[in-house]
Amino acid sequence: MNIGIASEKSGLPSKTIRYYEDIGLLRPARTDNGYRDYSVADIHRLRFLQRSRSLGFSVDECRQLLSLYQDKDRESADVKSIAEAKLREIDRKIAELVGLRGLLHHLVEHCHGDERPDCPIIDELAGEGMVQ
Amino acid sequence: MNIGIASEKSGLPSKTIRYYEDIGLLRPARTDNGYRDYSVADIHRLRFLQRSRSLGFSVDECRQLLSLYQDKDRESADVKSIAEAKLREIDRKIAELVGLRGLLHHLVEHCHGDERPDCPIIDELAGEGMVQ
DNA sequence: ATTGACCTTCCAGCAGATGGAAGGTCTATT
DNA sequence: AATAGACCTTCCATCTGCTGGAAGGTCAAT
Repeated sequence: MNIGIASEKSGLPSKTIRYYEDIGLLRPARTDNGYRDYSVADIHRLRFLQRSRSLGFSVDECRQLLSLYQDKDRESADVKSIAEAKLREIDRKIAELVGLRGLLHHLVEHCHGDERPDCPIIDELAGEGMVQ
Repeated sequence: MNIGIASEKSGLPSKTIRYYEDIGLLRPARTDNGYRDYSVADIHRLRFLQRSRSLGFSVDECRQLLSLYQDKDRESADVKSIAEAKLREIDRKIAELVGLRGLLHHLVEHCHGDERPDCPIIDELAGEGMVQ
């Protein structure tokens, strides 16, 4: 599968896919003419990368997540503990997004105009815990 | 409130806070000695920025979100439509995180070792829709 | 065999920070 | 009053994560 198709299927620009290869995230096969040749498994990895990058994980975190995804020896304790840390991080991100959603929704639906600076619901949501 | 305290309360490094000022996201007061002086409202903005950046929104998107948060004229149709677009984007991000969470959870809890390449649940989750 | 849409590598530049140097300020202790 | 240490300031260099463009090879169709 050529890089253009891989790009379409993964949602990542070709440039970015090549870059990910440069930094060692992915190692596609090559055809005789030198073109990169992506397998279906490669596409899964690319989609996986696309998703985790767009959700605010750094490239290095994505490398970890990807290795969890690919690791044959997922039994080992340290791999599990990395995975569990990532799960907690994902849970935190989900909670933050839900909070942000609530804030924005509230802004659109219920608050308008000058009441904003004093609106207790917004204060709470913006704070997400206590600011002093 | 000095920048060090603002950094603690917002979860953003001082360097980043100054950078956000450079690019015009924030305009704190200054005390007589030239030190930046952050109000409680500034801290809310910084936390807001910290959250939205960490969730994969670009600085420009954060600028939009922040202006929604601050906009006194939230009644206007175009502001509402921006906000609604952002809401849809947040919903999409939540769905992706939930999917990613399910994938990772499944990997840790149920899959181990060689079955991975053929596990249909993982295939489905990694695909999130169809890969041809 | 030429056109156009692909692909390749390489190198430059932008976005979003991040680190360090050089120096001023504040508070406390000597 | 002076010295120390922890703050703060600006400025400039560097890093990450792409992104664009040039220069050139490949492929399928006309």
